[in-house]
Amino acid sequence: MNLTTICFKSENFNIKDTLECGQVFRFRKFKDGYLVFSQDKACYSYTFGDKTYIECDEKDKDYFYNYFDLSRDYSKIVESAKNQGVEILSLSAKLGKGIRILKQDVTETLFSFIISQNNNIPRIKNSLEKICQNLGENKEFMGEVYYTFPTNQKLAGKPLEFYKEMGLGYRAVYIKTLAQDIVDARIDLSSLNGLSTNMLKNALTGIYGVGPKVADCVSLFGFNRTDSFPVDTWIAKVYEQDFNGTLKDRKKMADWFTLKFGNNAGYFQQYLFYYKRSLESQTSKNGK
DNA sequence: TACCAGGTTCCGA
DNA sequence: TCGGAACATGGT
Repeated sequence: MNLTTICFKSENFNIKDTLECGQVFRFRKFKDGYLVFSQDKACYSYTFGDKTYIECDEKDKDYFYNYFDLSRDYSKIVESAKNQGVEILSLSAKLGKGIRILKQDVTETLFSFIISQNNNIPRIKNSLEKICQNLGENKEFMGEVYYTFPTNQKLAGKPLEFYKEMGLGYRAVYIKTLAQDIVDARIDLSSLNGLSTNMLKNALTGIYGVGPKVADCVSLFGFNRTDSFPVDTWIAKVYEQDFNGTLKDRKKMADWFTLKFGNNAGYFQQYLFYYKRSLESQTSKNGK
């Protein structure tokens, strides 16, 4: 393996914020930063001073350049967030200015966010890691063992019981069904690329176990549709407490935010989500 | 020990 | 079409 390094200004690319803001689950702390896994690939990334570095195999350089969305100017997005006249959004953008919306693999994103429903992030990470350990390919990167994301064939080959053993609970049947449907060509994710965002979300919610929230996440993190605005429990709190919203239906909240923020909705959503969760963990540490 | 977590499905009215 | 229970289980 020939290692190569990508070096990028850290002003709008902080690796901790980008990974720990809840958009991705396959990474772990390593040395001064993180090992990040996507499909069958791995990289090591760390932020030091005014630079963020990505070390990876030379042949994966373009992949991770795209994965971290490095061709986009995030300073404009952050500025726009600060200039909306909404205090919490301004504060959120200040905290999350180092976040980049990752361009993740569609299949991996779909499986991940089906598992995420009514679940907590540490457990989502554990379940995915266990599935990769059991069904993925064993590889090595920088002396560390890791497992690739399994193929659809591998996923479809396991019985329902296996997924329950992975700790998926009632979500096991969704995962089992999806894997089987992909292998049997009843679902073709690659055919969805050309659809409008609304059509895409319609198609995604047609999948068993995928509702509006998961469809929004897959649309945003997998298809890079930044006019998507996933509304979960945290964002619903933000809507009620900080935007003084009156709508009760989360799908309507999502539409309201998308109408308000347009193609920046997805970025702003991520800033808000990260900020609200950080605030909560801060207050719980203080014994409140 | 309860309550909660990046929700969705299913069922009855 | 709509409200609400049921769903599994680890984290805190």
